[in-house]
Amino acid sequence: MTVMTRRTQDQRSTETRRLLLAATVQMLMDVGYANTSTAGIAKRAGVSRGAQTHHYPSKMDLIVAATEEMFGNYAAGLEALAEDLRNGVLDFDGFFDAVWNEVLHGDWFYSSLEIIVAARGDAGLRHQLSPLILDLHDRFEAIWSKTFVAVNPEVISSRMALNLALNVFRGMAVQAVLRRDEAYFREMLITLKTMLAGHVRPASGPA
Amino acid sequence: MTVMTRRTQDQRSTETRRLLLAATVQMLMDVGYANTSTAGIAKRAGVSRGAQTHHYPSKMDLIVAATEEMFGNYAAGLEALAEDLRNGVLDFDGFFDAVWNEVLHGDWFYSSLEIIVAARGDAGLRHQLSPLILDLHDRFEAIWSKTFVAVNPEVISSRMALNLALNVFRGMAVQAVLRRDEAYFREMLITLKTMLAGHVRPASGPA
DNA sequence: TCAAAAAAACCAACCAGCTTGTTTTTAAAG
DNA sequence: CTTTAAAAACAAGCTGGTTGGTTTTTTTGA
Repeated sequence: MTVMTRRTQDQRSTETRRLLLAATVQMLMDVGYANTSTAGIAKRAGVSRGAQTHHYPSKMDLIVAATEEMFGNYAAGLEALAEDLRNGVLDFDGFFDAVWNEVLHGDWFYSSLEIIVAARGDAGLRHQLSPLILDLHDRFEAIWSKTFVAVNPEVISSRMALNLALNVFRGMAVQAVLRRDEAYFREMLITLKTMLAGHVRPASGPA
Repeated sequence: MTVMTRRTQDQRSTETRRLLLAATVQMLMDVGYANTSTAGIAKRAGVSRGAQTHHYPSKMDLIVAATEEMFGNYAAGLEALAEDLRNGVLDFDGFFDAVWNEVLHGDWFYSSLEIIVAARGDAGLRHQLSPLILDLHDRFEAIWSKTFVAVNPEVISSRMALNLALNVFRGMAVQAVLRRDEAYFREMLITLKTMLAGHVRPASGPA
């Protein structure tokens, strides 16, 4: 029985929005930006097109809101892994293995890649997304800085080590679209970890 | 006077195809895959829509052909820079600066990014592009292996150093879409060069 | 050599389907 | 009874692909 008994307006709105944003992220992940339509999102969310336009009048509103939520999840996911590392649940290698696994198999990375690439050709979208990306990046840095310390900050700072890792993961994920070569990615990951190990180490205890 | 006097069929075809492929790459670069239409390409190429469909019946034919040409230019560009390095025209730093400059400001990288991302949501395109990417990658490896030698191949092979650099550049370029921070990219580039310098060095003379 | 026939390149209009966004109605909550 | 949420029908525009016809080049054969 799925008969909804007297939800408040706020409950109705919140639930509908949640369904729409989840459907947006999933659709970006599954079929890409080019094949993501507002009608398709509404259908996948199990919501009428009218309800969708009521909450998110334009497609851009939908994309921006979905990105906001997605980035929140993205940061939360990384923080969870970082906490595992700090607690000793994961070791240095295990941490980066887990991050790579999330990038490759989670919804977040490719959904955001679709949006970023779409933003390249859409000035309006780009201006709305820029602050979101900067904010996400700040959160990444905050998480990283309490999880790792630089071995020799004069040569390579902790911040640059983070960005090196992020950029390698980005590059690998893009490459993985057309190159399904498990062995190569495993070796690449080892290479990255080797490089990083020379420049950062886990911050042992709490600061 | 632009009156064309009796070109052979082959000349006509070749020129029309050239115009269409150049317009395709430019359009992908300028407005992105989402805003690239076959009609738009024909218009930008100064060619009738009929001529376009004659030479490239489907949009995918156009994209695949453009990708093929683009990758050829991509490899040729890298080879030119590598040769400069081998000849001493560029030094280690200058080579990577030049590569990064090409990635960020040339037509190639972002056009191919658009296509790769589009291919993620289009199985047909993906299967046509996979071999092209693998071939490009082989050419990269061939160029790299006659230009650099690994300092300590047991730890990090020359091939992995290449891929590390490629992945970092890819990641940086994606990031650059929404983050225009010249200082950050300069520092990132220095970090990358520092990392690489510890593991590969230019192959001095010819092998 | 040179017209006629064939082939290739090119052009313009059309079509069916899908896009986003708007407008009109209906239902539910306050 | 007023306001908000949800639903449905509508409208204008663009997409890729197809089709019928024209021009240019190449081939044929007398």
